[in-house]
Amino acid sequence: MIGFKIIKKSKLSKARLGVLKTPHGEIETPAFVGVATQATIKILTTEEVLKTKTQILIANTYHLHQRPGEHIVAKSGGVHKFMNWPGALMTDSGGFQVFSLGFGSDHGVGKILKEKKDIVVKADMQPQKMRITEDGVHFRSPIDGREIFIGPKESIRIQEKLGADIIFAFDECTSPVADYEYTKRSLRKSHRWAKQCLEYQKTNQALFGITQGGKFKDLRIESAKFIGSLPFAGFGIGGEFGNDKKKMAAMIRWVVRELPENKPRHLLGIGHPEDIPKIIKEGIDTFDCIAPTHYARRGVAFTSEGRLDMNRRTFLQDKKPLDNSCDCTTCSNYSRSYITHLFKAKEITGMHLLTFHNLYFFNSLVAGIREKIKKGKI
RNA sequence: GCGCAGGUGGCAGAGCGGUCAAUUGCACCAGACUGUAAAUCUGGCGCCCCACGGGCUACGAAGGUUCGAAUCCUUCCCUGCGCA
Repeated sequence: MIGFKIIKKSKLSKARLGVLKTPHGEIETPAFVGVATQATIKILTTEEVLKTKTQILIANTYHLHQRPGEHIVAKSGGVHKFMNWPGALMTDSGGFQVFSLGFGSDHGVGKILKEKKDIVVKADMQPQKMRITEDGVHFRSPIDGREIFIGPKESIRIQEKLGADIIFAFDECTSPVADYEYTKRSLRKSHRWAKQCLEYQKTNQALFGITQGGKFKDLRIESAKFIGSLPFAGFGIGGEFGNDKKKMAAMIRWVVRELPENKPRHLLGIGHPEDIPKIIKEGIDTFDCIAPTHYARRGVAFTSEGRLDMNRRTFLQDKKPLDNSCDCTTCSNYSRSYITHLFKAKEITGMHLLTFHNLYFFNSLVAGIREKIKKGKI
């Protein structure tokens, strides 16, 4: 089980400083959660990940169920031992894949809409590659095409075998192009599944419920009230955030207000650098985002100057580190020129150096915010 | 010196009488990526302009044939291979 202690509440915002105690160590919150979907931070060894100031990782139920299978992981003694990660771990429930492999893939959209789409997901519609029923989701494996059914029970069973410290209830992340009726029906289903997850769970892992409701205020509030009233160890805030990122903070506010004060809140899948201060000010304790790792493989460095695309030829002439104000091993030892050369030459070391830096940068950014909360500046 | 093959946009390499400012790949430029099926995707890429249209200069060089040529002919220059 976990314990959560709030050390300080900001007087300027909803931000709070806390300690999340897990069987694998204490996490200072607010904290960034590194995304290790396939039980790896792509390109880094776990020993390296530890050096990026990463405190906690999130792996994925759907992916690990499909490959290598949770029994393989269980035979190694759980994900921690399997991947040699001594720190805290979460597993996502597979609920996001209902969206990302479903309507998200069908319509080419993410959980924040970037451009206007004509498509609308209406009640009773089904994604092309899966079937969502009242009991769960029939996925079609992108690896070998076989059908994989995951419902609340299956998700919990898998997550129990994986053995992370914190697990999530199975839900459906709805699409930003879903209409009110679809989102409402989906919400009710996710709520029912949430209760079932609580009933099915046998281990003493910390089970977090996930609130949904999309961009609709009444649904967001309804979901937060309902999920918040259940005996979860903590809460995830899931779902889509419409087409205007500026409204994200307000949407989080609708939800956080309804959640129990003394339990941890995890914002699922959000956290570009510009979002981080905003979500923390809304009372988010932990959050995960693929940005630092995903963008690193595209050659993008996150720095105090903003994003730098290391594929750009001009950086070949630049002998400065990625970020002058960063003391990670990448910035201490390597130049922009060298990293750009590595990307030009398609040498994986470039991705390695960027992945390391980006994670370190995100963790440092959050550490800086913790410091500001401590000093009463945020 | 003779014979054969060939010279196309930054590079590689299509095209072989009109639909070609010229397929495609690389490079280059710009953009995207937020609970990771993705080390990916999208757009641009001769010059100029009152730019979902128009003008100019282009396929080694110079001539020629033709209504019309990167595409056919002649000469020249250059490259590779073979023979001397």
